[in-house]
Amino acid sequence: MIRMTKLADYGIVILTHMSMERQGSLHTAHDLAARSRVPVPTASKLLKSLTRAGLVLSHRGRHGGYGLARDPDTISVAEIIAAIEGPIGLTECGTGTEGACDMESFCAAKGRWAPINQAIERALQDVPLSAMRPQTPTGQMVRLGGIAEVAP
Amino acid sequence: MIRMTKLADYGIVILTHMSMERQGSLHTAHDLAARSRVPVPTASKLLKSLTRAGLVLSHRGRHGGYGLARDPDTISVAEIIAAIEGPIGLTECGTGTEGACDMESFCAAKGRWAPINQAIERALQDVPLSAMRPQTPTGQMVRLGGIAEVAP
DNA sequence: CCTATCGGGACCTTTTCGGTCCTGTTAGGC
DNA sequence: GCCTAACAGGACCGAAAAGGTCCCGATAGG
Repeated sequence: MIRMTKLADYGIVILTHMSMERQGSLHTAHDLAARSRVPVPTASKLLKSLTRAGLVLSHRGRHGGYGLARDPDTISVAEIIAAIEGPIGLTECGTGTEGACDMESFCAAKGRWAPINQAIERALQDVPLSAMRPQTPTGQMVRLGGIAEVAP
Repeated sequence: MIRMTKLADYGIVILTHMSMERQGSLHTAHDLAARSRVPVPTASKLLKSLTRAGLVLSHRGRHGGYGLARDPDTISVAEIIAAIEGPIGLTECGTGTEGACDMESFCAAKGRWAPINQAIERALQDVPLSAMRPQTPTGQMVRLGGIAEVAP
């Protein structure tokens, strides 16, 4: 199957939780890990990657934590995945890395992947983080016991 | 990065080579492996998977081999990947397998992946095998020394 | 019958994923 | 001004999967 790693998946879940709070509010790695049901060190590692990519802002020291750097509407799933896994693309071909494939000079499919990769990236860019929030059929968001849930 | 496995990549290269021959012609696993620069056992394994999926037909015995089951225009990249890697989807969620994810009841992104997965699958379904053949800018195909090459 | 070919596994090696831990560094609060 | 709660940045490790090899059986031309 075409898969992203669990790390990217977790990252999206964590950011989704962050997007459900007032923008600018801070959350500790521990807090976000608990809410997302992800081991704390793993969540911490993810948040570091996301910070380096500029998707979240970090504050150190007491009462520090992480907060979204931008409005959830302006953060795309493509960006999140790229921040955690690197450039998006089904193959090495066409992601910009030259010489990544040693079959390059004989490959029958050479150069044909770029449009496909672009189509997939476009599909992911079109999905903002805000669209990942659980919603009721009428578009209303609900929260139960601190954990985001789809309304029954 | 979002990646398909090398196996799927090789499979597409092999089928691309097959698609450049007269339809109905047979090629041994050994022959296809040599042309695609893939180890013979690996090519053989791939061809078995593709046969099981009905994308290629096999003939045993002397002068046996593999041939495309359908016109290259009617075989999509999505089908090829699915034949080798299984169902297409960025996450387990939404590929039909219930209970695959043990975070299901707490997942903030629950149910939001299906449209994304579908968008990607659609993008891959829209690319027929015939589109993977190397072509000149005018759409003409060239072959050099038995290996498909893009015209200089 | 003999041999080239596919069919279906078992099996091994390498990579990388997923996760842990440790040692700084920063900054608020007492 | 120290103390401590938080992030920063690695090193490291086990498990799982990918990638590849090999073997033996079945089939079908010659």
